[in-house]
Amino acid sequence: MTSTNWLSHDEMRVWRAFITASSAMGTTIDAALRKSNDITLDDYEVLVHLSEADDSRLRMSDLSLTVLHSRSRLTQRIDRLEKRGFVAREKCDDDARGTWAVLTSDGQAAIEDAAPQHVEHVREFFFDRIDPADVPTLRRSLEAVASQLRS
Amino acid sequence: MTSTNWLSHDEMRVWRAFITASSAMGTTIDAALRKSNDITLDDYEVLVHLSEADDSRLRMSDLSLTVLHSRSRLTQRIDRLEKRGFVAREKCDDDARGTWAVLTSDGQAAIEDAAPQHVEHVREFFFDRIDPADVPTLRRSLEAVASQLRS
DNA sequence: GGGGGTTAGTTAAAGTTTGAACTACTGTAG
DNA sequence: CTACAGTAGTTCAAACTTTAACTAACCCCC
Repeated sequence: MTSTNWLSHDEMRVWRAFITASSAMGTTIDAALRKSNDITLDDYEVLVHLSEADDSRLRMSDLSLTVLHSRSRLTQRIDRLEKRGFVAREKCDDDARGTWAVLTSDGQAAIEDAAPQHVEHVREFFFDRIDPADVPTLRRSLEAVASQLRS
Repeated sequence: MTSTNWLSHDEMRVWRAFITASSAMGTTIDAALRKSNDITLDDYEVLVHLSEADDSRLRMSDLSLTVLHSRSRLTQRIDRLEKRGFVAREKCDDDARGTWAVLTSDGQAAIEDAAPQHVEHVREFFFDRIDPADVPTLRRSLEAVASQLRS
């Protein structure tokens, strides 16, 4: 039973700002994207990762790791994207258990439509508030924090 | 119709790391807190803000602003915390529409139990990954991003 | 002092996420 | 070859969030 190593005042402020920023940024960017392109931020992330993948397709489980969705959450997100015609499912040849999530041309179009708006939102709510000189430091810290968690 | 000012490579990495870090940090810290103290991170935030308030109480609407919950989301969170005996509701004297959310002694105890564990989690998953020299920069950036959004 | 617009908080329904259970397949060890 | 542990993906119910509608009270201005 060792005594607690409490956060310093500065650490506390960082941590609180991080909590607030993540929650607020998520909802703000999401709302903006819904409004401009009728798509959620989670949808957008899924479509982006598909569009960057070889042959515009990823295995469900790989996709679930990259977007940090649980397997069932991803299943249901892909259900919705499939209904809208942005993604299609295809069986895997080499593993009969597997499913590819494949970006359709409508999905490709949707993401190309959304990208410019989305970038504007990200600039407006994120980069415009930050000193460009701080970007490298920020990158280092955030990547260090993010990378540990892919497990 | 101006052409898009796309993100630079570095900006893209920062933004992605931010998205990943916020989502992963939230779920990781939340899971750790559930496990160690059977409380969610959202519960914790509510209890902390109450414990720091004058007379351990806040109006529902003020609380909803500080924890960034919608009004109905807060109503239901307080319902759950009230069932567990951590919070009580009291009518306002000076505004018959209003309700105080008041921290009970059980709630106070719960947060005192949880705090040391929570701080350890925050150190383990956040501060231990970050260069202490970067903390001031991080604070500046995150606060700038967070502060805009209280609106 | 009685409308009309606003604010506080709750409720109910629809939508989303979680978590456990389930089916089907793979891969390996005996 | 076959048994068995592990992996891929889905399904279902319970928990949670969102959204819109609702009640009640405030404010204020004529």
